[in-house]
Amino acid sequence: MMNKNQSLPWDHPRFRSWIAVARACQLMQTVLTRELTELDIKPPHLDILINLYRFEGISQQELAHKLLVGRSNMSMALPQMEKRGLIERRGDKKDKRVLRLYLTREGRSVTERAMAIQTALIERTLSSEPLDQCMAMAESMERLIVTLQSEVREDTREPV
Amino acid sequence: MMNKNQSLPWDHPRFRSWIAVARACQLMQTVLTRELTELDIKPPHLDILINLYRFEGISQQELAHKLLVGRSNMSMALPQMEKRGLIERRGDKKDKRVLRLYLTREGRSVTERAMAIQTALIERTLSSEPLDQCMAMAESMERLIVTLQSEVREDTREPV
DNA sequence: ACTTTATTGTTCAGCATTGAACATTATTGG
DNA sequence: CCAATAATGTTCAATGCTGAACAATAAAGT
Repeated sequence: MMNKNQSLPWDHPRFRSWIAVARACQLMQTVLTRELTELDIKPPHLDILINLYRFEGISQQELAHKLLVGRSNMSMALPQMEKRGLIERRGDKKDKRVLRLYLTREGRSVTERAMAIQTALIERTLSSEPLDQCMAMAESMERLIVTLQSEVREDTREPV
Repeated sequence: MMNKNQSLPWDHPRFRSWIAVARACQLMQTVLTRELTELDIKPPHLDILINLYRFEGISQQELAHKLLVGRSNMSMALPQMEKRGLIERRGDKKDKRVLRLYLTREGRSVTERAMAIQTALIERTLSSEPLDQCMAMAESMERLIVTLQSEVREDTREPV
């Protein structure tokens, strides 16, 4: 049995840091969920909308990859959003397998309001952290993302 | 309609930082899930086990609160873990409503191995970040957690 | 040309999580 | 002491996500 006075995870600074990061994410998600209820969308939908806003005409596969979710997830979520009139799916002209995704006018409007809510929430709750600290954190996280993505690819051998 | 060349969320440093944090969390979760398969547990179970390891005799309610999940979640998950022989639930002697939670010998062993896996993963992927940067990040996140928790409480008026 | 392999999206069963309604037990206020 | 209120845990229907199996289409190998 592990010696309790030695090598407990929460004595490791990086472990403690990461636990804090994870909890903060969870809470942020909770609060964001509440603030988005007035637009009747949830964080996963917002993630989709933001990516369609940035990358118009993206395919379902590419979108799933950006969101780090499975293709089946998109196959379930996107038809709902299409029925709500937020997005549109049109078949690619050259490749009949792929569906390309576009925001409707309504979807664009909802996206902009939702992004405003999310931005306000983040600015509000992170405003007490100095900007350079935020930037340093962003850089750390981006390096971490690269590291982790290479690990994920190792196992799954999926294309990026 | 929002002016595209002004106030796009991803031009805000804090927004970009936070998006990176969220993506990193998601990826870390994915990788951790894979590395825990050899112990046949998933991250939510590990969260539970770690808290029982630290806070022996905690009640279901208190555990749910620490994990930021609903009580019903615990009511579903804990009986499974009890059947697997990882934990034990005993009624409190003074208050017949509450169930207090304990690790079994097996559960303690699994927890220690799982914590070793998680710690190794975090140390490995964060090792390139300087320690003081990690500490600074932890402090930022802990402040953020406090801020967000107060927002959550405002709405729900749940006890802490 | 045509067979094989790969890619894209869909469907489905399984699991996790949630919130609301509920039963049981404690506490509070008269 | 008794009624009203609160707290704890359970159940259930609804939702979201996953991985595997599948159909349609495209690309590669022969």
